[in-house]
Amino acid sequence: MARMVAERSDAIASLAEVFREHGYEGASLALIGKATGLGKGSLYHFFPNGKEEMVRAVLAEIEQWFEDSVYSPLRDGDDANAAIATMLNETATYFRSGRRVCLVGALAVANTRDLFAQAIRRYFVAWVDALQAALVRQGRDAEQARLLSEDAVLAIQGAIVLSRALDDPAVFQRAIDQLHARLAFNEGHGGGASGSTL
Amino acid sequence: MARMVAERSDAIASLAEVFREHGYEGASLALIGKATGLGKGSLYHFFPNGKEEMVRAVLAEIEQWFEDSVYSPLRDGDDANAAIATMLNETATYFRSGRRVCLVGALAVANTRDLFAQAIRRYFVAWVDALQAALVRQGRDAEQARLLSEDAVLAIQGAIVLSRALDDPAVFQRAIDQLHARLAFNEGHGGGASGSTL
DNA sequence: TGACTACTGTACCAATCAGTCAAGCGTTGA
DNA sequence: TCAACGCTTGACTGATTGGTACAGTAGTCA
Repeated sequence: MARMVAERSDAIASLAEVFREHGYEGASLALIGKATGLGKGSLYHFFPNGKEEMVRAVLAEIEQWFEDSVYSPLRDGDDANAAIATMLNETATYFRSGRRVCLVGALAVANTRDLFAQAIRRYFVAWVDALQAALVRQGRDAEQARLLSEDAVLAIQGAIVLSRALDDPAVFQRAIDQLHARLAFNEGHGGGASGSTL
Repeated sequence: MARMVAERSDAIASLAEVFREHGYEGASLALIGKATGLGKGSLYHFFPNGKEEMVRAVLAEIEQWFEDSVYSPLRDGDDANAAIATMLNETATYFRSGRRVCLVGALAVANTRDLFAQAIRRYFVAWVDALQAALVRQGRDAEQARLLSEDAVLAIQGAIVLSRALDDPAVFQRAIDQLHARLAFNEGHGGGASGSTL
C-alpha cells in the first residue's frame, strides 16, 4: 500500500493550513495526520525531525511563493506602481481578506519565535526591502521609501489581526485600499496622494 | 500552610505574562504553577474552570486597565490632542516598545479565537470607538475619524508583530512616532500633518 | 478552646503528546 | 522473476497533558 502521496511536497500545502489554524504547539501529530492523510510513519519518513522540520519546509515554500509572486516583481518589474498594486492585490488574495492568518506573523508572536527566528526575519526583511526598492524606483528618496515600506508591511500584519478580531474582512480590505492610496506616487512632489483624503 | 497568596488577583499579573509568553495551549499547568508559585490545588480553587477561566480573568483585567488608562481619557479628556498623545505613549510603554506581545491580538490570531471571541471583539471595538471619539472632538468628520482610528489600532498591532519578527524595538517606536504625526490635527483643513512628510 | 472557612500539597486519573520501530506493501530495475 | 528500495501502517513507549479528589494546615471568629 505504498505511494499514496507521490511527493513530500504534496503534503506541504496541507501542513501549512494546519499550522496556520492551530499554531505550532496546537498542531498535534494526530491533527497533522488527519489533514495530510499521512500516518506517523510517512510523516517521519518525509520529515525525520518531526514538527520542526515540517514547519521549516512550510516556511521555505511560503518564502518561495512570496519571492516569485511579490518580492521579485517589486524589485525588478519595469512599472513600479503596477508592481505595488499587484503586490497589494496578490496579498489580499493570499490572506483571503484577513480570514487567513499569516503563519510567519503568527510564529513571530508566539514563543516559537526563537526556533524559527532566522526564517521569520528573512521573510519580513525581504518584503520590506523589495517594497522599498519599488518605492525608490518611483522616484522617492531612500529614507522615505524605507519608512513607507515598513509601514505598509506592518499595516498588512495588523490588518490581519484586527479583521480577525472583529471577524470582519471589510477591515482588511479597507486597510489594503488605504495602502493603495498611500503607496501611489503622482508627479513631482514627495508624498503620496493620501494626504488630503485622510 | 494557607494564605501564601492573599488574593486571587495577585496571581493575575503572573498569569498574564505566562499566557503572553507561551500562548493558551503552550501555557501548561506546570508552567502556570511555576510562574504563579501556586499548586494545582490553589489554582483550581481560584479558577474552578481551569485555564479558560484564568484567561478570562486576565482579559478582564487587561480590559479594565485599557479602559482606565486609554479609552476613558480618549472619550472624555478635555484636550483631544493630548489624550491621543497620551494613548500612544501609554501604549508604547505597555507593550514595552514591541518586546511585549499583545495577548488579545495573539489570541485573535490563534485558534483559540472562538473561545474568547466576545472579549477580543470588545477590546478592539472599545479601542477604535474611543479613538474615533477623540478624533471627532478634534474637529474631523465621523467617517474620516473612523478610518483613521481603525488604521491606528491596526498599525499598533502590526508594529508589535513586525518589531518582534525583526527583533528590533526601533521598528515599533517608528510606528508610534508616525502615528503621532498622522493623528495630530492642526487648523482647519481635513487631513493630518503627515501628508507632506510622508 | 474549638469549630469553621480558606487555602494548599499531593496522589491520582484518563487522555493525549511526540516519537520509535519492525514488519509489510507496492513499485522499480535488472 | 526476484531482489532492492521507498513508502506505509499501526502498535508501542514514556512523558506530559488538564483536571479531580481529598486530607490536611493555617487563620479567624466565637
